[in-house]
Amino acid sequence: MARKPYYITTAIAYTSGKPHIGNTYEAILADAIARFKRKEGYDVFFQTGTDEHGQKIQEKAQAAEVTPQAFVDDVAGQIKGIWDLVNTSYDKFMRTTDSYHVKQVSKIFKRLYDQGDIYKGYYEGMYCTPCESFWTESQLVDGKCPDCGREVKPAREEAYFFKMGKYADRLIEHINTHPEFIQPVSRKNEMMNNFLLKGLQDLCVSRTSFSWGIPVDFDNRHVVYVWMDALSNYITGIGYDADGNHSEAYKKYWPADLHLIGKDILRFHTIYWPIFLMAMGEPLPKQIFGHPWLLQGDGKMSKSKGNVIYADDLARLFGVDAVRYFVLHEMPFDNDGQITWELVAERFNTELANVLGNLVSRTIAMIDKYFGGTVVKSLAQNEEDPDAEFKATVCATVAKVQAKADELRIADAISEVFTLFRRANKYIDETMPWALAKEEEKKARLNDVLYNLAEAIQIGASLLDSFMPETSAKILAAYGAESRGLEDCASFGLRDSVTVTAIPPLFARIDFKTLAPEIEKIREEQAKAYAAEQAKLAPAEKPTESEEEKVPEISFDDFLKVQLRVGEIIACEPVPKSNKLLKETVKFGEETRTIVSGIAKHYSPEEMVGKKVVFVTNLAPRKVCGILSEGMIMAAEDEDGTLSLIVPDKDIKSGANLG
RNA sequence: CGCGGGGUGGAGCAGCUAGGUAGCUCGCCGGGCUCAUAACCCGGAGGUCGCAGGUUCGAAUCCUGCCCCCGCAACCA
Repeated sequence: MARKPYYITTAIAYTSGKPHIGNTYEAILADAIARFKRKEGYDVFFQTGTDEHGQKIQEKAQAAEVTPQAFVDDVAGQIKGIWDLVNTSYDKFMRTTDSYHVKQVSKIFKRLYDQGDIYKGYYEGMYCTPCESFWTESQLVDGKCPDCGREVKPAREEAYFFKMGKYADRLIEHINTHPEFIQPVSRKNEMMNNFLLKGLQDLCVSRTSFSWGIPVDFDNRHVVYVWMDALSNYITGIGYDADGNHSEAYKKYWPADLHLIGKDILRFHTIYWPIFLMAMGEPLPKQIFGHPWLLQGDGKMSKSKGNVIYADDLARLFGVDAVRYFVLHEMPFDNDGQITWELVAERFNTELANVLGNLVSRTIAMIDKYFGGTVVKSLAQNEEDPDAEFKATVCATVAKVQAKADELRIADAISEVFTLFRRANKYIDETMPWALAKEEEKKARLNDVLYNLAEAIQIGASLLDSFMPETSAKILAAYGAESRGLEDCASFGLRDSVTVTAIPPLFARIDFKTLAPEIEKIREEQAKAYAAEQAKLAPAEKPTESEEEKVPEISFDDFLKVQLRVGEIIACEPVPKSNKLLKETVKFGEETRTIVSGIAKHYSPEEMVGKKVVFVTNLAPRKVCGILSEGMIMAAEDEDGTLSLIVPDKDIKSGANLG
């Protein structure tokens, strides 16, 4: 009987920099599923890889003074290195700069153009020249640019578009008739209500503003824009051919069984991708799972603070399997999870070291001590089995693990295995082997107890091999066993005898106090590396950014154009629907004005009232969040983010001029 | 009325779709045991399940309103 194919993919990682633990989580999760499916007997193909085109990469490469290709080669290497480090068992590491992919995307684009799904059009809208932005009618505020309040004019820019609307009804139908298509289901409604039922806009699928991408073959001023390029990797990676000469692998594995992605890109995978496939005449993937995010617990992840957690640092301190265990086990199914160094250390000690590691080693120690390393299958016959409940619990674990894993609830699947280990620890207390050892006539019973423990541990370790492959292998080796297939995990007493070999602790307990300096070091180095990178980027990026507003010196007359006055804040309230804005009523002598400022994070409305602060009073009024702001408050901010208002040194009348 | 997620003992979570003893891991306190990585096992304290109404014999669970937190978006003149 041919094994059933199972094709699983991760999203491809963007090669703009080293992936943090949140990105790595996805690869580990996919790997756990892929390994488990293999264990279940599927013919698994697991693809992951990198998304390597786009403006951001072009800019970064320029800043680093290397070619974009050299840049992505380097970063793709880093990503692959981390995936390898955490033992992801991918069958293919796909890169979008791969020549086959490039060729196929180009052909796909041409074909969809030829069949009329892609058309050349214009990015039309109201254009604000200073902001270099297009706006739709609905985005305009009083017919003016919502960004700067200035006049906008109709403008157009050439681009290719995909006719999304043409396939929308078919997609809605598909989603309604395939409830498993979008997971978790809560996301399905979001996609339907927010996008599909509202009516899809045609998608812009080409760009002319940068060149690092796959050229449109019949119009090479354009490059294929991200989604058509990136999403296609799922089929080009296994040999899809736009002319129909598909590889055997493609025929076997497509449609994919599971696209595992972050919840943020669900929209692209559940709307655009299926529609592209419909246009190509290919079947749709069976399921798309948008997993939650792994968030940094102590504040926002920020490179400048050096508190980004990377898989390689974690692996160095805790070991690869501890990292896998943590991310797989600590992630809730549909809420975001969190990770901190402390939390990892705690899990490491309490679950890995105490529950699992200690169980494995205490059992080995007893078998060594009481039986010279070998116990045999029970010789007791036809008696009431005192261990029936224990054995039943152990044998029932596999079904529970499988049930959870099949729902992609990997965290719960692992918990089931650890429940088995906890049960085994309890079994030791119930049977008290050390007491049995004191009486010669209980030697047979002692043998049975230890044999049962050895069996339970082997079954547990076998069930763990998809999640913690190295640990599983170490345990099984110590018990002279191979990993068991799932069927064999449900039967107790497979082996006539078990001979154990003592091994060093699987997880040596870690004192967090000794870890703290290490973590501090990681933070410092990260912050230093970041500062160095910024210093390097700065000279390259600055000119492009500030070209328009290059005003190194101004004349005294120019300065006089700016009117600065002291204003007294007589009322202040937060701006609804905004978390950064305060609306102040300010008195300048006899005149009062309304001024909106982005300082809500630093000052409360109450403490603002009564303050006399310096304002710029002759700025063009500007609408902010629907409120007309007639001036600008003066404040200074340092690199720590501390913000301080500029207030006069002595009490002075409101309305006083500066200068 | 921008979109979405969430508020359950000190911490992190489950339970909510199909109402009926509030469960798990960690931490804390006490006890047991000594094979083991100061580990393991047992017991205990600790919760008005964000607030207020409603439906019901009965609501963490269903309905309504409100408050707060977090993402995204917007936004810092």
